[in-house]
Amino acid sequence: MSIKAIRGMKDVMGTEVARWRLIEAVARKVFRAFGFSELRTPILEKTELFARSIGQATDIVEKEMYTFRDRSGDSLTLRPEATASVVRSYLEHKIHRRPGPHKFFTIGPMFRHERPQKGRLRQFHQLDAEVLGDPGPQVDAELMVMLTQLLQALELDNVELVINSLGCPVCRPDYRRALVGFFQDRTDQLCDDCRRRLEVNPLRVLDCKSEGCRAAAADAPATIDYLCADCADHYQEVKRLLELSSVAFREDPRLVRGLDYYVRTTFEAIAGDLGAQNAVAGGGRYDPLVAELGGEANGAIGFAAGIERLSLVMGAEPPTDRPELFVAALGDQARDWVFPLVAELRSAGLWVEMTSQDKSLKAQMRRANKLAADAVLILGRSELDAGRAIIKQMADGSQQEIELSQLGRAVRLLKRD
RNA sequence: GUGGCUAUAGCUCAGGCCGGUUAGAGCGCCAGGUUGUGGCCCUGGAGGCCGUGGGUUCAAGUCCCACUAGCCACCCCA
Repeated sequence: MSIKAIRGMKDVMGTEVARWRLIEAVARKVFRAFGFSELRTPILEKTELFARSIGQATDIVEKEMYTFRDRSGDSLTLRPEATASVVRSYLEHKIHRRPGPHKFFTIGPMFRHERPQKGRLRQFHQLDAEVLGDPGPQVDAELMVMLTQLLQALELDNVELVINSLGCPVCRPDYRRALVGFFQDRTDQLCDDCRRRLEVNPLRVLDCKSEGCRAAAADAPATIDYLCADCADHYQEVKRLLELSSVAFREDPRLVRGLDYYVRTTFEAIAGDLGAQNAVAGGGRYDPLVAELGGEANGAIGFAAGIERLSLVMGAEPPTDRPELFVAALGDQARDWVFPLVAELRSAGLWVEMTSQDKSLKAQMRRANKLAADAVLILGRSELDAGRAIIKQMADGSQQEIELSQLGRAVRLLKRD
């Protein structure tokens, strides 16, 4: 084997595909109930879109994007996340001119050039939901209710919804000043990275995992204590609605997000048994992004959930499928007799299996058993001569003889559903 | 990008420290044990460039180096 899949990119196959399909089916059902419509955007976008939206100083843009020049010299990037594309599409098609709010979901691959590990791949897949055109707190709550329902339907136990408010352009500068002031008195306790972060993005110091930084941050000022009146009201209302809907959540004043465009409500769903990459879903409000990309800032919020990570921790099991019928034909004559019948049954929607080689009946029975077929149709020399075939129920081993002329009708009854 | 561990049959893994005939097991696969009947059991069989490349040695799956990939952690995030 010389050519292999490239690093961090995996073939999804077998039972894993069944799990993905279940996740997607459940997600579509939940999204539908909340009025989200599907949007499929291209995987490639102009690099500028992500540079402007995600934030020039973020790790994603600085070192994780798959960026290259195409044949006409344009700088293109494989999307590292979905939000920017959804907003781009929303503005490009002037959807904001239509009555809103507008609710979209999209499902597909994202690309980030990171070092792979558990729950982290270079091509990974997300379920993404976005609401555009509504600045109010009710959507925030609705979105989290939706996420909660999704996680429940997939039977993720040991997940926790964590929420916070990051403030807005009005109050965040005050908070930022307070935070920098606080840490400046204890830079000796911070790790090297955090000393750098203090300059670039002081909020990130809060979720550093190193021991010293955690200790130093223990009494750090919290964003929620510095919220302006509008942000505080917004946050209170979100929490009130969550409580009204009995959605369990934990407030974490340290929850900050890695992308620059977030304001006010932010949230993450944390899975207990996922190791270091423990966020199965994350999102928040990003009102300023729409304006940044040239539209009117009239409210935007969304979240993304990682399909690979959901699959790792969900309790729900996909149903296993199996053939309704296995055809054991013995000899060329019998095979030719059933061949058109098999095609006809398949056209009626039954899953019918049949071996292509001339194998012993025993071998064919073993195969039927392996496939967990409901029934086996046995047809050989003596059945053809007698004008009757045998149908054996695999569950209890019972057999019955059926007139060849009645076979099609009899076998059709095997169809499930 | 950094560090640690790992790479042997389709799968899960022994063998490695202490180099030496034909590299093993379980599961899976194929066949037989019924003349035309699955699961359990028994017997037999197929299947390995021991990740790739280089080095040490009379001799390398085993020791050394590099590379690649995987896992775990850092980082980052879904």
